[in-house]
Amino acid sequence: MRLESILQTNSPILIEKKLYLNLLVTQNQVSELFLEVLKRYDLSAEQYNVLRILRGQKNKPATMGLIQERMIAKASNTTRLVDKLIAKELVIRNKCSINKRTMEVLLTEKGSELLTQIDPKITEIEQQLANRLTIDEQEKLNYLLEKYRF
Amino acid sequence: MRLESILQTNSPILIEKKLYLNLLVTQNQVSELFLEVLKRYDLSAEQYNVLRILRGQKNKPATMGLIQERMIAKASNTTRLVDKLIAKELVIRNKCSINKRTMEVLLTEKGSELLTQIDPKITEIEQQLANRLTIDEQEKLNYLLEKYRF
DNA sequence: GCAAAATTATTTACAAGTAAATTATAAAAA
DNA sequence: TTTTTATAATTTACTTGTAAATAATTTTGC
Repeated sequence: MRLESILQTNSPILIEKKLYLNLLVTQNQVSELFLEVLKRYDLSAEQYNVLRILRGQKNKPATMGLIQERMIAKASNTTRLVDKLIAKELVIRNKCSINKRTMEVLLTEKGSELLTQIDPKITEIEQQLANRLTIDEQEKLNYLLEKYRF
Repeated sequence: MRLESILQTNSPILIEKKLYLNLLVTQNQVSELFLEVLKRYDLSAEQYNVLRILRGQKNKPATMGLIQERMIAKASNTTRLVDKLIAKELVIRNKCSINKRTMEVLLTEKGSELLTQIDPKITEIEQQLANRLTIDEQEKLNYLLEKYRF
């Protein structure tokens, strides 16, 4: 849908304003597709994000600080987030014996299996979305997004 | 910053995945710039959004439903949102006499003046961002975003 | 006209974002 | 060594997003 119809306005929108609004609208709309999948597994986007960060660690424990730092969106209340993942037995958390200020957070087998289950569904959506563009357009969009945010 | 450095990974990311991640990262990063401005006026992004919707109504009252429908991001708790704007005397809300189920929400003079104050600062950021791209690129990015979200 | 269904908004409950205060531990300075 | 400072995580308080339940009012079908 064009931006003007979404915002339901007749007045034309300046191209500079349109850029940001389009970014916002697109991100929101596309995120919903992913959330639909995650909801079926009772995960929030951020919980899923944390699980993927832990998988990226390949059995190396992650501290709370590392998790916070790697979260894409603004850092949430990481302790609370991890608490919920522990309650679901998807991760474990232990005090680090070398530096007792830090924690060691690790993906459990159950967490790893859950990710394996979700992966293909996420990939499918990513591909469906990407397929709306040609390869050239995909590369151009990535380039322009990076340039736009600087 | 390139995506790989932001996510702090060495493994290359598939272009389809990159599209969505870039969208997410860019939207988050750029939103912060706007939030910085709004915070100075003690407004959240959604509160600002509601005020702009009301301004777009040009003194025609808006129902709660209309506000909800026009909000860019997913609809928040509109009643609570409007309550807060009323507390700040930026809008008023009255029961509609024709259809008593609906409400008539209107921007106050104070609300209108606040928007007038904020406008140039928002426009400035929009322009700074847009200026990172050529006109052609701006149009292309708008086009690609619309095409990507379908 | 009246009961049932639909619409509009509010309320409630919980999840998550955000920032500041607090606690525990480690590192640095005196 | 002792004190001070810095770091890591947690806790707390508040705001906002989200969905479901509830209440008020209007519309529809009989």
